[in-house]
Amino acid sequence: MKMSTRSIYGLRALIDLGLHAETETVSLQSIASRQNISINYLEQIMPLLKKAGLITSSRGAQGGYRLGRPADEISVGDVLRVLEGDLRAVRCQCGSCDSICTGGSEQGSEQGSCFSADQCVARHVWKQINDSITSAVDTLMLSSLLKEGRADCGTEQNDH
Amino acid sequence: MKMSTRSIYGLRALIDLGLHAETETVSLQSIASRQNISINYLEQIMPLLKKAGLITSSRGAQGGYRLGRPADEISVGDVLRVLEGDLRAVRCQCGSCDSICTGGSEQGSEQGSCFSADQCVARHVWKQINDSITSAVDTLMLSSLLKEGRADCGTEQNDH
DNA sequence: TCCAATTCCGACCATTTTCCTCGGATTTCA
DNA sequence: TGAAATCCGAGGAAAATGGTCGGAATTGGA
Repeated sequence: MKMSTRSIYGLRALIDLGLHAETETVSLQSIASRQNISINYLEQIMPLLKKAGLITSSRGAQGGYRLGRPADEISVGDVLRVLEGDLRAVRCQCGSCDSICTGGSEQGSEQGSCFSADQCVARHVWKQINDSITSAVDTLMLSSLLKEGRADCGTEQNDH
Repeated sequence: MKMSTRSIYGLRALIDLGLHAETETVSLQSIASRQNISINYLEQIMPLLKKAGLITSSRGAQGGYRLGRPADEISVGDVLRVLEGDLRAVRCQCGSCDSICTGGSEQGSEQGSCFSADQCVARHVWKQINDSITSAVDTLMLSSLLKEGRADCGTEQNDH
């Protein structure tokens, strides 16, 4: 029940891009040093964000990354779903089998173990937890984080 | 960002206790078979719940477990905090160091890496996620799960 | 008094996931 | 052409996960 550092780094990188890549592309190098993240590791994270369309890249000298679309069209949920995978803390709503259930009215059709009274009770719990996480991350936009960032910490700007 | 099976099993065991241990104690054996959980593994989970006071036990023949206090005084959060540890998905609110921050106004006093503008922005995200999880699990009581369980699935009662 | 049922305890272990590192290939601008 | 970048895949150490196992301690009942 812990967020992976991959997600943490990824979101920080995206915030970094939003703050620094308005006019020109930003290199992995500079993100990594500003954010104090291993370049090698970040090099592994960025392609995921790219494949999801959250960032774009240009190769070669003077290359780097930029946001793939406006910051107010990127939710924290978008980012975390790419890096963290499925955001549901408990995958199967019935809490017993590993299959991906829709949480609808049917009770696990393939696993006999899904039929116990106690197990179908637990579903309500997992659904509430999943829903609360989802709504939290989906309503929070990158743009509002950037705004907060500029307001709160505008004083200290290391490099350009 | 996944709930461990330990937590899932533990909550199911507690629900089982609530439903079946009203008059007498319930053995590990019977919980495990009803819930379709490995006895050996459950044997490792129950002591944690006991140490936290959520259940009581009696050893020897005819021994077993019961709830440690009324079901309406046990929240899902109580259970998960015992089995899952700290429920905050991201431990340090500044998202960069591993120390346990309070999320207050001070910025990581020991780690220089906590001072970057971008990092203090990310704190808002983690706090929102953490808070939404916390409020979800802390307002949900075991008693209401039991009530739902008896209403929804009252028809199928395997053994006494 | 002894047996069976039960919790308690600690050691062990296989698999998976996490968090990286490394070397090189490829692209591009100056 | 060469330096600065991204891209790509392999590998690997450490931790977490999800168990198993054997036996000790306790207790009620025959």
